[in-house]
Amino acid sequence: MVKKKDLTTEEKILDAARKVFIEKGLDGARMQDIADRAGINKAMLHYYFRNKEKLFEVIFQEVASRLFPKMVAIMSSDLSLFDKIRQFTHDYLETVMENPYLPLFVLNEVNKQPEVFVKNMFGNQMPPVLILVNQIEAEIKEGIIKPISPLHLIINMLSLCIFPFVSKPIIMQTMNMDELQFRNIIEQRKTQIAEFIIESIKK
Amino acid sequence: MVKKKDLTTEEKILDAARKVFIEKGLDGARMQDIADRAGINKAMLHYYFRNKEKLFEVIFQEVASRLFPKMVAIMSSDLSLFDKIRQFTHDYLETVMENPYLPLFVLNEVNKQPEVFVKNMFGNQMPPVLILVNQIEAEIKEGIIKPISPLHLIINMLSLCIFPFVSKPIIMQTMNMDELQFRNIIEQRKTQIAEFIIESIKK
DNA sequence: GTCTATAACTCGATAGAC
DNA sequence: GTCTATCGAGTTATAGAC
Repeated sequence: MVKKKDLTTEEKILDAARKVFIEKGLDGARMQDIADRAGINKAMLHYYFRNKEKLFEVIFQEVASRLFPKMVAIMSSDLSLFDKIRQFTHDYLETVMENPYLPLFVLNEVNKQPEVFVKNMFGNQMPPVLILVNQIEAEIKEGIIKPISPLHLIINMLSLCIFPFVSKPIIMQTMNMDELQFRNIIEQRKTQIAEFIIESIKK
Repeated sequence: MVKKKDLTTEEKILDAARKVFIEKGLDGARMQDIADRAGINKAMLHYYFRNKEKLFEVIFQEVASRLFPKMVAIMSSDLSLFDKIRQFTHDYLETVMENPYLPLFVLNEVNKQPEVFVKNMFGNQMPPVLILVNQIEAEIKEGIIKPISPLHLIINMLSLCIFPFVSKPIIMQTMNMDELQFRNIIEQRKTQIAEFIIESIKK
């Protein structure tokens, strides 16, 4: 196991900042809190990252770029629609299960600054969602799946993947669940979501 | 139309506070901002609600109790499962479309204080979700629907309803949508979600 | 009840020694 | 690079006149 001692100061700061920002959000996070968890002095935060906003920006970019590119790649791949759905849902749940609080964190910040986000994520290239839209339309035409609005289908898939994490505390509390049981539910969903969707659209 | 003049000071404060808290969250909200939007002095906020936290608590309870009881009633009603799904999805989307930012607001605060929330919402009575679980199990036994985990089915229904609002800015930006187009999508989903679910579970 | 003025405090940021 | 000490802006909260 890697101890704190082995990390550079910069790494210690980033580790602490990631935790605090994800837990508290930009407004709720305290530089003192980050410094304490990193085991260093508050002044060091400014020495390395100049100010709170810059530090947050680094964390957000790091987190978002860990989350999106993989999914975009699947959406743009040349798999059949059914296999795409299977792989996307499976991989997404696997990725996020390691950091269940990431989705809410990202959604919050995107809601506060919508324009900035999308620009940074996709640049000027055609959003990969459109590729998927085209594929869905094609498979409808070929008679592989029932007619359905591509946009709704995509929203449905994302909803089924992401929402359980966003509502994790509600699910756990109302169903009297512990952490392990929640992991189990997600584990089941890795295959169930795809089945659920495909069952609804297959001919 | 009702003018500000006709409202009591307390109502003016609550209206302003609701907007600001929902938009900025507890940490991001400023008492000065609330006072300005209410058209009164900052000191009045404390006169009526003692402090920021107390004011927030009032708003949160008010918002949550506007959102949940109706849904709970549908879940506990004696409709058939298919009709329940149809009515729940339709009514939920209708209710939330008036305040698209409510879900994220509620989810955020629940994530920060999970225990408090569920206690306040359901008290000691059996969570209405369990009633729905029983009904789903019964309809599976009767052969009306395919075997499916009741819990997953409920999570799926909630996901499909709520997530589009939570990810509103992402959807709008990536699909190049304006406010009206988004409303249209939600309008379509009022019937599409139920169809999508039923198509997947019907025999 | 409502206002002005200000106290009390939190927190991000900086200065400066080592 | 790292620390201690402190500043100063911004915010919540209160005192006190009307």
